[in-house]
Amino acid sequence: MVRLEDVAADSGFSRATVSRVINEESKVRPDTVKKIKASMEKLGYKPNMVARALSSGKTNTVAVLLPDVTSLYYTNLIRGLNDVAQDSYYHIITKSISKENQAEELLNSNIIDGFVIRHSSSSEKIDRLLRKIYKKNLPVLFIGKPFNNSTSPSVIVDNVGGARKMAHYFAGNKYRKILFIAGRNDNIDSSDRKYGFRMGLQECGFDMNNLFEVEGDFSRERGYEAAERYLKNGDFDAVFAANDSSAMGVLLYLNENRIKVPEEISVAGFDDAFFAEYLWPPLTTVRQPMYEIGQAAMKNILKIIDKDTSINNETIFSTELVIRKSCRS
Amino acid sequence: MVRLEDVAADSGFSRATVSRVINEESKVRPDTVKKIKASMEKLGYKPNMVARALSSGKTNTVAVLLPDVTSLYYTNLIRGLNDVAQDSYYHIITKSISKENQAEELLNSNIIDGFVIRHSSSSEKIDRLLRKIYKKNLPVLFIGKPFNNSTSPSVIVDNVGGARKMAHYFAGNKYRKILFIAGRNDNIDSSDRKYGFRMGLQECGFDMNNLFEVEGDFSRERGYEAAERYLKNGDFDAVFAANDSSAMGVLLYLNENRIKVPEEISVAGFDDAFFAEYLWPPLTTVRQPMYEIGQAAMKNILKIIDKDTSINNETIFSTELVIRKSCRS
DNA sequence: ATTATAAATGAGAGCGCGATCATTAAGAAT
DNA sequence: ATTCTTAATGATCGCGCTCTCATTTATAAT
Repeated sequence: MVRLEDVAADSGFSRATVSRVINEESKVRPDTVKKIKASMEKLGYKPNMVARALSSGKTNTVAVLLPDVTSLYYTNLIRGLNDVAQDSYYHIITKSISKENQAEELLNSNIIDGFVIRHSSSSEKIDRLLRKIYKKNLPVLFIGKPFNNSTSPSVIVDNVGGARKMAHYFAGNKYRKILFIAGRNDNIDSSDRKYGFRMGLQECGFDMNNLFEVEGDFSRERGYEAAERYLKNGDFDAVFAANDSSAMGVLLYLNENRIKVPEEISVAGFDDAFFAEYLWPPLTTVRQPMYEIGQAAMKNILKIIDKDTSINNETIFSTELVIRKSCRS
Repeated sequence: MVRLEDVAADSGFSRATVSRVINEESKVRPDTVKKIKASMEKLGYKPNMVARALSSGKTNTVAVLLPDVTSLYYTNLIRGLNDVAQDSYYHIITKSISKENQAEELLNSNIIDGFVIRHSSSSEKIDRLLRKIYKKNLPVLFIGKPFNNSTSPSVIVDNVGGARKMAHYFAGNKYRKILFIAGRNDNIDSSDRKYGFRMGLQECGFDMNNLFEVEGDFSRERGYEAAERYLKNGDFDAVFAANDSSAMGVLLYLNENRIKVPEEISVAGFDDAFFAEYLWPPLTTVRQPMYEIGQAAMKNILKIIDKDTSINNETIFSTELVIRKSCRS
C-alpha cells in the first residue's frame, strides 16, 4: 500500500503539501503540484478513505432510509440518488426505515455524513430515530413531506396536482360513478392524492355523491379485494387506485372475471411503476419523476453536508398524466 | 462523543482492558467485565467504526457487484445478502458491475473487506477488475459460475435442472412445436437453460427438429419482437422464454393480437420474477430461491473474511417448477 | 538594499481504536 | 513464607490522514 508519506518522500515535499494538492490544490504552487502529481501517478497512490474519515470526521457516505428498500417503487429513486452520489465520490447505504435498529446502528457507528429519508407514514419509532439524528447534528433531507416539527429541507412530488389531473381526465370522459381506492389512512401520499382527486372532481362539477372511497394499503391484494367487493355488479364505470400496485390487483380481478377494460370499466393508477405499461390493458396512470427526485435529493443533501446554503427548503416536482388503454375516452 | 478513553476513565481501568471486553471478553475477569459494561451503558458508549477500521484494517463492509443494481430480478437477492450482513454487523454497498470504475473506486479506497460478484457474462473489463481484486488479496465469492480461471467459492443455481424440468413438463403436455427464446449467446444462465431444456426434451424423445431457438437479450422488447416474428401464423403451440421478462413481452404481443393463452399457445418463463403471477394469464415459470441464495452468499463471504475454512467451494441451489395458467395441460 | 507583506511549505499533534509487549496480581507448588 | 506459573491489566505505539500553527520563501513597497 502506497501512503501519503511515500508520495511525500518521493516528491521531496512534506505530507502536508501532498495533502494539499489532493484537497485544496489552489494553495500550492503550480510546478510543485505537477511534481507531486507525477509522484502520485508513478507510485499509484490512492487515498485511504478510512484514514481520511477518521481524521476529517467525514466518511463520504450517506444513508438512505426507505419504507422498503426492495420495493420496485424505489428502484429509479435509488438510481438517481446513486448516480449523483457517485459523481461526488460518495457512497450510499440503503436501509429499510421499518428496521429502525439497523438505521440506528448506522447512526451510532459514526460512518454516516447525512440521511436521506423517505417515509410514507409517521410512527413513534421513526420519530425517535429522527430525534437521535438531530441530536447528533447530522444533516437530513426528506423525500416527501418532512415530519411534523422538522425544519429539514425536502424534495417533494406534487401528489395533489397529479390526482387533480386524473380527476379532470375522468370528468372529461364523463364517468358517472367512480371508485377511489386509497392507501392506508395514515399514509401521506395517499391522503394528498385523495385530496387532489376530490378537488379536481369538484372543480369539474362532478356529483360527489357518486364518488366512493375505500381504504386500502397500496398492495395488489387489497386492490383485488376492493375490486371483488365493489365491482361485481357493474354499476361503477371507473376506478382510480391511489397507486399502481392496487390498480394491478383491480385489473387482475377484472381479467379473471371477464369484465372488459376499458369497455365496461375504466381503471387508472398512480406512480407509473415499471410494470404499468405491461399490464393488460396497459395502465393509465400518473407519472412521478422518481429518477430526477433521487438526483435532486442527493444534490441537496450533499449541499447541506458541505454547508452550502444555496438550497431551497422545498423542491417540488410536478407529475404527468400518462394515458394508456385502460380508460375509455 | 463518548470514547473508549472515557469509559476507561469512568470505570477505572485502562483503554486496553475496555477494548478487551468489547472484542475478547474471555480474557478479562468477570467482575471487571461487569464494571466496564456498566460504565459503557452509563455513558452510552458506541464504538467508532471508522477508528476501528483504521486500526484493525477491517471495515465490516462488503461490496456487492451486480449486472444491474436496479433490476427487479435482484431485489430478493439483495434482501438475502443484507439480512445476513446485518446480523453480523456488516454493511453492504451495491454497485452495478457494468460501471467498473465505480467498483474499482471501492477497491482503491480501502473500505471493502470482500466482494460478492454476480456476473451474467464475462468481459474484458470485469476480468481486469477481478485481477485487481485478487492482487489486493481480497476475498471474492461468486453468485453463479465463477470466472474462467478463478478458484473463488461460488453459490450457484441449477439452471440446467430447472430448464430440464420445464422440458419434461412441456413434453408431458404433448406440445409439438416449441419456440425457445434465449438470452444473449454469451450469457451463462441463458446457455445453461438452453442446454437443460434441450437435454430434457431429448430425454422425452421429443423430435428436436420441432424446437426452434432464437437469440434474445432477456428484455421484454426482444421477447415481444420474437413473438411478433414467429408466432404470427400460429404453428407453434408453446414458447419457453429463458427469463420472465422475455415471457412478459411474448404475452403482451399475444394479448394485443387476441391470440388466446393458453388455448392457442402456451407460454412459460424462468425466474419467477415478482410480476410473474400478476401477468395475464399468470405465468408458468421456474423459481430460483433468490433470497436464500443471497443469504448463502453472504454467509460464505463472511466466512472467507473470517478465515473460516469450513465452506463449500460450490453451493448449489435447486429450482422449482411453478405451474400457473399460461400453459395448456 | 531593506523592510513589510503575502504566499508556500513544513513540523507535529491528534482522530479513536487495536495490538504488542511489559508489568502486576493472583494462584499453585514447594 | 518463597518461588514458579499463569492470569489479568496497563503503557505505548501505530494505522494514514487532516489540520493548525510555525517557519521559510517569494513578492511588493519603500
